[in-house]
Amino acid sequence: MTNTPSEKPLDFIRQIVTEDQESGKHPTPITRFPPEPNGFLHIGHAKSICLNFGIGQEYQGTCHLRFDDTNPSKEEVEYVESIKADVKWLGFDWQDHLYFASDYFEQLYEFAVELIKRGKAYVCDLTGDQIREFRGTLKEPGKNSPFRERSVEENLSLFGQMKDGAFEDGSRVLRAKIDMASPNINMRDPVIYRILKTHHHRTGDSWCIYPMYDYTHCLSDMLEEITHSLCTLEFEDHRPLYDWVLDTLQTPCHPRQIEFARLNLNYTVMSKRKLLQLVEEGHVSGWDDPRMLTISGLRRRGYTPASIRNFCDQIGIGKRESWIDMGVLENSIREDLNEKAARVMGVLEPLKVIIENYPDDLVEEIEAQNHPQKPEMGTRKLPFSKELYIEKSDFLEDPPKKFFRLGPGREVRLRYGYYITCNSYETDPETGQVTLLRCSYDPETKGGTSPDGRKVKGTIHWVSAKHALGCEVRLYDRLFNVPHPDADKSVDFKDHLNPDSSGSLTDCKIEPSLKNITKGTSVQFERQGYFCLDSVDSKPDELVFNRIVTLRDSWAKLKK
RNA sequence: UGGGGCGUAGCCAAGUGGCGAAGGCACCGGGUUUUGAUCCCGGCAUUCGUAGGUUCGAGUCCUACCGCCCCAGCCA
Repeated sequence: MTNTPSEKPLDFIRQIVTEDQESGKHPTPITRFPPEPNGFLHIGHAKSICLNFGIGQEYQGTCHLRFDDTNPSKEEVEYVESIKADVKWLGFDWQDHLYFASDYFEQLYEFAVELIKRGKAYVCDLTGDQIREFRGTLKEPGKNSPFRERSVEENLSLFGQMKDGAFEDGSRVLRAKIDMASPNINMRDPVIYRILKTHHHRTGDSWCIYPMYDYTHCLSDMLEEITHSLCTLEFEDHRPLYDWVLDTLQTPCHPRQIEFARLNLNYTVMSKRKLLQLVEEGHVSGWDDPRMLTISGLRRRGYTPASIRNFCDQIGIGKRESWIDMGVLENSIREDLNEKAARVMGVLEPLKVIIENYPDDLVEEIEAQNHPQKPEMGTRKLPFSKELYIEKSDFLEDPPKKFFRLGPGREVRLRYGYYITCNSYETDPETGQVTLLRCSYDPETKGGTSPDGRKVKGTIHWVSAKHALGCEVRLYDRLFNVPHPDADKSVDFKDHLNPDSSGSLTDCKIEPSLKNITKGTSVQFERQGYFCLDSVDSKPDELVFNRIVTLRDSWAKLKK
């Protein structure tokens, strides 16, 4: 890796990886992304995926995808598939390095036998409650289990019987024999195997004892010859145990665990448990609800893999618990789509305009650029006729001076079209809503420029009424209305759900060129924002768009 | 004195004792513009949780204090 001063500085993990590569300790680093298949991946996982797979790529190493599937009571194949799909979609490739901790069950069992033989593990008959009592508290040491001094032979026999299904769930466990007085609670003879007569999604019913995380993870890393085992801060206290297992077993290699801070985003919740709750209780339509910050939700909303990768790149890796502003995520998709998305005309809340002096049956074709800054993206034709739709918000009966759009007597440019002037308007007598604008156009201004060089301040978007396609547009807002929905443990985070996080406009009018747009395609509705054709609910003749994010709007700010 | 971490701008985040405390987001000005978008230019920490100390020199080293986070699952 080269790193000139102008480049982004390396985060502390990459500094370590760089040193290890340069010193020859680990010429080709191997990392791993180790999800438990008990839920969908979210933006927080993306941070870890980008870190682990990113290092694999940058250092010509590899990154494994390993499912940490040691708790069959919570895990399902469906999750395995969705996780694989999400990692791929994000743009990463584990090649042939797809692993499951459950593939190591046999070896893990042998290692446990080895531990027993070395006098470093024992079968404990204490109940769960007793184990907790004996563990002591944060400030007081624990007490030794009465079963701690069982003989190797007895332990071997008992553990074998555990494996063979001789005992009931919860009746016995295998514990590492470390130190019940350790100030680190993880070292107070942690349970490493428990009896769980549960069907496993991969191993079926061949096992009724399952290894615990702390015991499994380090050994899995070791078996795969992982060089740098990256995890989040809450595992910092577990590192002594990680190291103890490998040291005690005198394994041929010993990966280095390094901890970094997990991602926190404001106005949302990140824990799988809470996301699951939102899904199960119907607060959202599913894991892929476009408001969810799951990978599948973001994908459906219209976020691109590149935008998520750039986001993860921007926020950095460190050990401080930090809260990233939602605006940073939004900015990442604006940035990406500004480059890639074609510009089109879409009217969200239509207001009919009649061009009084335009020939009744004339239809002109007007050429429009697909991207003003990228001529290589080509042009398209827009039909123009006597009756148009413009945005309701682009007309004010009594506009302030700084309002550059339509008002009685005001002239405005229709993007790529003509200058029009508002002559009169009609309102609904009951609601007072403006229902129709009568305008005249200047035939000399076709394309949007006037021969006399006169300036118009505003340019607005429009569609031809009889050519426009109808569609539905779904508008989304942040799911919660406070920055830290789960900060106060005494309040249910769901009390902070934003009741207006989702809305729908069903009478939108879009230009006819969108007729054959395919699902998942994103476009910019000029002056509005970026929109993605919904991959689930959209049908060829009932188009449904998701608003990904609005454009920046300095006028909206000015209004305040 | 249970243990383990972390404190640099509104939000992230570089900085690894030597002359100006990167960069991004946000924000505020100005310019270009047929999207009030994009783009461009400029502004934005006499100070690094606080107080002492070491040093010719400290955000970087030492000491004390303050604040925040994590740990008592047969979850990961």
